[in-house]
Amino acid sequence: MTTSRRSGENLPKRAHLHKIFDEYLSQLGLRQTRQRKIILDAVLSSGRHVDAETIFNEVKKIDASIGLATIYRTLKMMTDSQILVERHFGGDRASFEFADLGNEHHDHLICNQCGEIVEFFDEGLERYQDLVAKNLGFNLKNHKMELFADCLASENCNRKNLK
Amino acid sequence: MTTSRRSGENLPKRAHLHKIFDEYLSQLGLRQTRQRKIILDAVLSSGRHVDAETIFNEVKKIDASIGLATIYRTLKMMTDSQILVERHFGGDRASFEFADLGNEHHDHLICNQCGEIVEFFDEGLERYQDLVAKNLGFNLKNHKMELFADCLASENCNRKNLK
DNA sequence: TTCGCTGCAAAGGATTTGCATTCTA
DNA sequence: TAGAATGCAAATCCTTTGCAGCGAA
Repeated sequence: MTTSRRSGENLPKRAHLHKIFDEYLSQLGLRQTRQRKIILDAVLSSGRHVDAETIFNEVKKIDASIGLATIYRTLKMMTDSQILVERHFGGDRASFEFADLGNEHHDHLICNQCGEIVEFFDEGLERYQDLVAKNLGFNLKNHKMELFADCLASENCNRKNLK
Repeated sequence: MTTSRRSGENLPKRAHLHKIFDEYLSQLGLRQTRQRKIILDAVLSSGRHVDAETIFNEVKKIDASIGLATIYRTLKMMTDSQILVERHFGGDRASFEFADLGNEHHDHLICNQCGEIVEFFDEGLERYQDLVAKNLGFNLKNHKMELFADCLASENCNRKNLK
């Protein structure tokens, strides 16, 4: 059985993530600042997969004085605090997404037409990967898998979001 | 059934690749040069997964006057000519490997201990991925999969190559 | 004698870091 | 008030490009 989630669906609760991040900060004797709140809000309202530039642009609307360096520093901090995970889909630009808080790991399917990213999890596939690694003489620890595909029916594809 | 190949095994024949590359060059009216020969030789003797820096160091032993820019230009050219494929394992540095000349696609398993890269192909796994994509409403075109694992028995791991 | 090639240095793009200043706790 | 955080600019890292001279065909 395959479970999936498309971009923007099922976002973790705003308050919950603010709480986790705040707790992380105080545990380490770090400070809650205006820019950290703004950046987290920007991440929260920017969909599941964002990069530093996107957040920067979003943040500038609220406070134009915030610098790109702070975005990077804060994104890294959020990654350390486990609320975000860093990905490298393209090769150059890093992409961030919410960690699966207490939830399952997932993989990604990227639509060749519109670039939509569908997150999915398939237990059988996971087991199969485990088996293959064992056959090769290894003990699988984790993996990265991205499927690149065309949609079968146009409703599945949000190419309409493109211009 | 899983087939696999470890770094350095089963290298394509030197003469064969030189021929393919030379033909590619003349087809496009490009020139065979001393540095292109040297760089291809360096790639050929550097194992299956190499980066620009590695090739640069190898090449310098033969001709210290060759510049890094030429390495990049030539590597790109070899990628265009289909004898190499560019990969992005880490995220920053690009890695190149020989294309599967008329052969099958493969995935990678990377050893957490020594960084060894094992190439493998498993038809069942491929079919399973296809199925998962279909379930999500997509037609799988290609994919990227990397397994990160620990070796089960020390003989499988070439950590002895590390210092 | 052409152009394609090359080395070098400068340019790029993403991300990080040094530093003086500002601000949270 | 101490020390963390910020903004800015400079610095990195990998890779690409511009350019004037070099060299295959």
